[in-house]
Amino acid sequence: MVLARKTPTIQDVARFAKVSAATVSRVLSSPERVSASARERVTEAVRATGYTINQAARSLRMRAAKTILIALPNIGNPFYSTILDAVVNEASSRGYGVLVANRLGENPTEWLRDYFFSNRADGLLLFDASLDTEELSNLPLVRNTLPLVVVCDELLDPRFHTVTTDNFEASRRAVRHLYELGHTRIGHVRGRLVKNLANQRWLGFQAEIQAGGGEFRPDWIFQGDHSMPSGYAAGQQFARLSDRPTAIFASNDETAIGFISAIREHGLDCPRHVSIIGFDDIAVARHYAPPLTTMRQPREQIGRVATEALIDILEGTPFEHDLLRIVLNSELIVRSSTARWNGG
Amino acid sequence: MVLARKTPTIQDVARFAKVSAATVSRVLSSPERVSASARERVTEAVRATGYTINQAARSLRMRAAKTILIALPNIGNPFYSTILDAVVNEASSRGYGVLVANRLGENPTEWLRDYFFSNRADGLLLFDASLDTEELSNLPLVRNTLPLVVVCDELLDPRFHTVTTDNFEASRRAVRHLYELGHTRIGHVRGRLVKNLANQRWLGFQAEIQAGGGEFRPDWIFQGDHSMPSGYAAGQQFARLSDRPTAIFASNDETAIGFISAIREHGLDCPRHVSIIGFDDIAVARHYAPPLTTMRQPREQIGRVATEALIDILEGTPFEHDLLRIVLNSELIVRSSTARWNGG
DNA sequence: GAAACTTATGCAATCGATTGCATCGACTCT
DNA sequence: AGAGTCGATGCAATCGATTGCATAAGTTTC
Repeated sequence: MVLARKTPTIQDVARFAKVSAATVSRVLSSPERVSASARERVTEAVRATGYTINQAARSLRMRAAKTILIALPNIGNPFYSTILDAVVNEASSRGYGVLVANRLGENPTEWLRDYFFSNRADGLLLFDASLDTEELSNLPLVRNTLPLVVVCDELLDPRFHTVTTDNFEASRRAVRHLYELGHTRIGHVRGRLVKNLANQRWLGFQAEIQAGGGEFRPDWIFQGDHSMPSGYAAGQQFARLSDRPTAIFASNDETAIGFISAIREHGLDCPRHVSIIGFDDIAVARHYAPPLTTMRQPREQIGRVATEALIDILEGTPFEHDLLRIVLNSELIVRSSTARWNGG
Repeated sequence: MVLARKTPTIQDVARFAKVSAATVSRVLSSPERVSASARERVTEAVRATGYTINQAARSLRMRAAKTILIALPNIGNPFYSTILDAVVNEASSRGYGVLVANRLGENPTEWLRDYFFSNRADGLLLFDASLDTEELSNLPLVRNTLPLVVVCDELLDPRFHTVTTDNFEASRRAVRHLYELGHTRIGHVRGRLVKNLANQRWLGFQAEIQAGGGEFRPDWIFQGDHSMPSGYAAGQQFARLSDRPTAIFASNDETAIGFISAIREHGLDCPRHVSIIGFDDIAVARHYAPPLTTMRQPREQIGRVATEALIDILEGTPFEHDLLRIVLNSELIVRSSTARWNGG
């Protein structure tokens, strides 16, 4: 029942090493400015006392929390969880902690403001661009050198740093893949268009349909929201159609999976009755039945690059960085959910 | 190009409201101790200045960061991401931030020690019990009133608070379900036994096999690690078996999915050639082909209850709480990956 | 051998919020 | 009217690390 002794402070270390707290601090942050003998004694003292820096004190003095905030629309989505993984790894390798915010509630701007000004986080990775950007950019902090990187979901607002993938081009590539397999009757399950990401995919779909000379049929466009249930609903609608497309470009894998599971209940098979291509290449995609053809997003890379960028911005000299605009490429992964169409 | 003005401090608010900083502080934490007129002026001043509390300063003074740390073995796993979701929601509704640690590296104990003593986090939700508990419990902080709750993965060490599900019983229930469908030849894909959670499921499997008078065959036990690829490997092994079981209890859904996708490549079908039951009920389970029969863990509840417990411990009087030992129940969800066995 | 310089280290102020103690005024009670 | 009580508020110390400035000791140069 020993009571935990008080955690040692820098003063304790100083006393132990018979130097001043200032010297200890210097040993820790810039060892080359301290004599070898003092350095040695301090190092030993740190070991002996089990000293760990008090981040709260450090944050207060330095006005930096060594923490970044990641705001996600939905952690539950496996797409984001892989990215989160990469972000956490990259951040912690650079000595940063990662605070998670999920589904910013009623008043997202207020919320973010609190996090920043309250000195809990130094920078923000924003994956949820369905925010009022006008309001956002009015925050005093968010001005020229904004510690904010918008990831994946691109804001149209040009004032923010962004890391995205080539949603538009990748979507065209997806549709082209269907053309290449002989499909001409192609449908689409959209995401919610308030998300620019979903909008880009939708525009890419339309552009390629037009370019390929395919048929554009409004009744072959299904509205989803990137969730499995919404894909399922779309699949049911599809099954009830009298005149069906032979291929579907689903705005993401979860939608594709929901879709396939729905049509299967209606006795329809993928890819025999309809080819389906998804987007993201989430982990289940290759183990689904059928294994999903999809546009793979470099998720690990997205997380890593965005985090690197944010920390660079945080640690670099203000105004040194121009507006960051990184676009990563997606890759077509052909599996078995799409197949050649032989005239039905 | 206006430079962001300095963020207002409690002193600024005090000056504005013509009171002392102490009074402002009191208005914010215990308004009833302040006169109505002062309270009003302060509230107005807060609004006018746009004041937000500086958490770093508060943490320093209060020795509490209003932050909890969640240590996961693998965020990428959708099972954990749902729990994380619940944890973040519950925590933020009680004013706590959530710091994420993933796959504690080389020296997990060191790592955790740093987080605690450094005052970055007040408490820990530990989902990864493959730690050296001996070492862990030697940390000065981790003594009687440990701000630590072990979740899901139960440590055998009885000194820690835990929130778990009934892995043993649920596994027996899963196997019983297979018996009820007429199966007598039942195999198992294990998780790594260093995890007590996996071990419990394995023990439950064995217990029920014994109780049900089924056949216990070592060659029907496959070693996995709760990942899809490991399930896939197990499935391949299964397919090569000359004398196969007619049903498999997979230690989690990801394993089950990998397994099914592998046997399908070998021309085997689930549930026609083999029934498979998983564990967890992750989101894809119901949309998989076939929809997965599984033991559903109350994931949202797990996350919420564990977080509640941890924060209660943090905010309650020390020593008030006895050792916490919460066990939640899993539920059998019957879908189509298991079917009646008609004598093969 | 003294001036000029360099290097190592300590002193003390600072970051912003909280809180025990002291003070002050208003009110009550005898 | 004087003593005692109570509520509201301010003063000032405190939490622990950092850093500009000052000082002391040691080194170089003419």
